[in-house]
Amino acid sequence: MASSSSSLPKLCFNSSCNQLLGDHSRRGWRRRTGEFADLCDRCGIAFEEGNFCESFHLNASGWRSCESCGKQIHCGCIVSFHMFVLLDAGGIECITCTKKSFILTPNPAWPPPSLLLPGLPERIKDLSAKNWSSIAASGPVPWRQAPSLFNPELHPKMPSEFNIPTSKKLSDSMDKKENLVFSGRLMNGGLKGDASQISENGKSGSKCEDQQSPYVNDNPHSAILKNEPSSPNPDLTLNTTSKSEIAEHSSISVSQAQPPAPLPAAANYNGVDSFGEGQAQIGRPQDRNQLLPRYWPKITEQELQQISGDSNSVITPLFEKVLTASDAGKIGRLVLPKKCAEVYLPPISNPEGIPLPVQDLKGEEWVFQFRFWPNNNSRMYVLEGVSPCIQSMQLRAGDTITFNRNPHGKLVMGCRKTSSASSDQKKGPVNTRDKASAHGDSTAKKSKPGEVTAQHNSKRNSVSYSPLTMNKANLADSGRKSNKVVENKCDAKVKPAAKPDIPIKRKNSILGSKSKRLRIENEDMMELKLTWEQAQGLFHPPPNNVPKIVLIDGCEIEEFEEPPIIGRPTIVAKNNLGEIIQWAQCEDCFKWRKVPGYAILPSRWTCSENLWDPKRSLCSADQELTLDELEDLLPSGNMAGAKKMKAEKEDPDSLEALEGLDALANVAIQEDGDAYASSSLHTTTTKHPRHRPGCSCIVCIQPPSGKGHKHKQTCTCNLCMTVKRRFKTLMLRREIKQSEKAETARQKLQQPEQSGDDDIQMFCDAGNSSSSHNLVNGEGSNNDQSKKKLSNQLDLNIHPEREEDLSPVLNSGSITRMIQDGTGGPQKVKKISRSGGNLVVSQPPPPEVGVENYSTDVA
DNA sequence: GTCTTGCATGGGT
DNA sequence: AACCCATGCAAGA
Repeated sequence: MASSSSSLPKLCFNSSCNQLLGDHSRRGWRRRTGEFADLCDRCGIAFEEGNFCESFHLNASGWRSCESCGKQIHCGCIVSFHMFVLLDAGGIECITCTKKSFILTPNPAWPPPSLLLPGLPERIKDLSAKNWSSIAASGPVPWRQAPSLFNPELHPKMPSEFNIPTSKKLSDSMDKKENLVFSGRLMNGGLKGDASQISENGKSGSKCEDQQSPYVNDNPHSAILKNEPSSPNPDLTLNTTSKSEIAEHSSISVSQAQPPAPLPAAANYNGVDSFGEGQAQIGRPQDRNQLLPRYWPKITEQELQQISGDSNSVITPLFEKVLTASDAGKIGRLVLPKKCAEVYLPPISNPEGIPLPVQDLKGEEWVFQFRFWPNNNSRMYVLEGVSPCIQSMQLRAGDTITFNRNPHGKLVMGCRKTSSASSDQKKGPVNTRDKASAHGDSTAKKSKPGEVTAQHNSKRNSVSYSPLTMNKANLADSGRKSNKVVENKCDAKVKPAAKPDIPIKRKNSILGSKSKRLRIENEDMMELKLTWEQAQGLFHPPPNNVPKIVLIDGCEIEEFEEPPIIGRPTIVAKNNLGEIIQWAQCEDCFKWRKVPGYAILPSRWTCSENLWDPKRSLCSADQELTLDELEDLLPSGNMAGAKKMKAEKEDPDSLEALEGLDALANVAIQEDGDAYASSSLHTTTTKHPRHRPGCSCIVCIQPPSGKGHKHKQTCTCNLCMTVKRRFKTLMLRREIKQSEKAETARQKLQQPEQSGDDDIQMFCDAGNSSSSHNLVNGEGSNNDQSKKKLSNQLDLNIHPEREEDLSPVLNSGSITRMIQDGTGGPQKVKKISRSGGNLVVSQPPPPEVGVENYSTDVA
C-alpha cells in the first residue's frame, strides 16, 4: 500500500487532512504525475470505500445527480472522475447505470447508417447511452461515442489502449508539457478545463460543472470489463478495480518496456493526467491488425477544441493521415488506410461504396464517396471527391487530416497543417511523421528520405542573403516563366510561410524521385539554373561586401551577409574628360540623365533625384543626349524610351501603337525568362561583384543577351575589336591544346562559319534585320544560306555571363551556345555538353585587350 | 486535349 | 513473404 518513496516526512495528500504520515500510508488516486496520492489511514479508507468525496468534498461544488438513478456524484474531482459518464444530451450518468446501457456491437465504432446521412440531426441529438445500446450488439462498452473502440476482440484498440509507459516515463512526458491529448479523450470538458485545474485533492470541485472529467468516458471500460456488471457497489468496485489495475498496469508498463516516446503523445499525456486510472487498460495494440502508429490520432487539445467548436460536443478522434501528393492532388482521391477505413468507417461490400457525409471544421458538410478498389486480393479504400474539401481547408501534401466523430456519430474532419518550411527544418520534428518519430514509431524513424529532402531543400534555402532567397518577388516581376520555375521546381519550402508540397515519404529525394510528378526534368533543372542566374543578375552586391560563393546543384550562388542592392540599371559611358559616367533614365519622363559613375541609383529613379545636375533635375529639362546619340548608346532591346520619345516627337499619333508594341515586346522578353528584360542595360553583375559601374572589362562592356546594340559587320569599335580579339585568342588557345586540330582551328578562325562542328558555336542574333551582322554559326553548318548569312559576323550581343559559364572551373563540361531564334526574337540559351572538354575559355580578357578603351564614348 | 476512372505496379512496412 | 498504399497509367468519357 505504501507508495511513498521519499524519505522526507510526508503529509496526507488530502488537503483537508494533511495529517503526518508515518511509515504506513495508503495509496489513493493516481496523480497526474503518475504517482499515487499518499493518504492517511482515515482518508485512504474513505477513498477505498468510495466515500472520499462524500467525506471531504461534501461542501464543494460540483455535485451532480445521475440522470438515471439520481445518485449524487462529485463531478470534476479526480477522486470520482471515473464514477460517471457525461451524457450526450447533457447531465451525467453514474457508471452503474452506464454499464447497464452499453453493449458491444460488431462494428459499433460506426453508428447506424441512418446516422451517417444528413437530415437526421435532431434525432441524433438525443442519442444517449440507451440509444447506443440499442444499436449495440454485444458486450458492455461504456464509451458511447465509439463503443467498438474498446472491443478488443473485434477491433483494433484505440491509442488509448496502447501501452502506457512507466510512471517515470509518463512523468517525463508530462514534464515536456505535451499538448497532445489522448485520442480517446472525448469530452470537451477536458478541453475547457485544463487538467491541471482539476485538483488532485478534489479542491477544484467547484469547477466541476465546467470540468467534467472526460476521461472516465474514455476508458471506464477498463473497470467495467474487469468487474462484474452486477457489482453491488460500483464505486467501490471501480476503486478496487482501479487499484488492482494500477498494479497490473505497472507491471505491464515495465514488462513491455516501451520507449518513453513511442506512444502517441496523446496517450502519453493521458497516461499521466489526473484522470488516470482508466489507463490501466491502456496497452499497445496486441495484434497485427491494429492501426499503424502513423495513423494514431495525435490530436492536440487545441485541435480538439477547434473541432468541437463552442458546442459542448464530444469529439472522438479516430485516426489521422498525412496527406500525400495524391491525396491532396487534383484527382480528389484520398487513400484511406485500410484498417482505419474498416474500423472506423461503415462497412462496404460494394466497390462503388457509399456516400459518406463528413463535416469540416467550419461546420460545412461534405459528402464523399467512400469506396474501395480491389487490390491484390485486398482492398484499397478511398474517399472520392475530397478535392473541394481539401482546397477549402487549404490543405496540401504533408498536412495532416484527422478524422473524428462527434457525439452524433457524424464524421468530423480536422486538419493539422505543417508549419512553415523554415521551422520545419530548424525545429526538427514538427509534422506528424516527425512526431511519430519522436514517439518511437519505427516507420517514422525510418523516414530518412524526408530528412534527405529537407537537407536538400535547406541547401537552397540559404539563410544568408542570396539572390536565391530573395529572388521570389523579383522573379515574379521579371518573368512569368521564372516565377513558374520557382514555384514549381523549387521545393515550396524555399518559399517563406509555404508548406512543403510533398509529404516526403519513402522518397529518397524529390529531385531523384522515381515519381514523375516529383522529378524535375533535366530541362526544368536547366530552366531553374537559368532562373537562378537571372536572379543573380538582378542584384548588385552590397558595397564593400565580398560574396561567399556557394555551389548548389551546380549553380553558382553568391551569398552576401547583407542584402544585395537592387539598383537601377544604367549605361556606363565616358564623358569628354574620359571619366566614367552613367546614363540613367528617368522613370517618369524617360529622359536620360548623366550621373556619376559611382552612383548606385534606386530601382525607381526620376529626374528629381538627379542631385548631380540640378539643371536637369526636372523632367521638363531637356535631355542632354540627342536621340541619335541615344540610339547609338542604347542596346536595341532597350530602346523603348528612346523610341517613345522619338515617336512622340515625330508622330504623336504613333506613340500609342508604339507603346503597344513595346508592351508586347516586353511580354515576349519576359516570357523568355530574361530577367534582364525589365531593366538591364548595364547592370553590375553579381557574378562579378568587383565589377562596379564603370568597369569596362569584356564582361561588363557587353550588354545582356539580346539587348545589345547591333554592331555592323565592319564595325571597328572597341567592343567589336575586343570580341574579335578574344575570339581569336580562344581559338588560339584551343589550337595549342589541340595541335592535331590546329590547322582546322585556323581555318575556323578564318572561316568561322565552319566551326560549328566543334566546341565554339556562337550564333547570330537574328533580332536584327536583313543587314544583321552576326557571327559564326554552328548549327547551321549544313545550311548554306545560313552559312553565308552568318559568315564573318560577330555576335556582340552574346550574354557575357554565359561566356563566364565557360569557365572550366564552373562549368568545364559544358559550353554555352546561343541558339538563334528563327523568329528574330530573344535568344534562347541552352547549354550543351561537350565531349571533348578540352576547350579552355573564358579566362580574363587577354592583356592585349585594353579594357579602358571599351567603354562606349558617347560624349 | 483534358478529365475521370479503375486497375496495376512496386517500393516500403 | 505478405500486405499496404502511393502513384502510374491506360481506357473511356
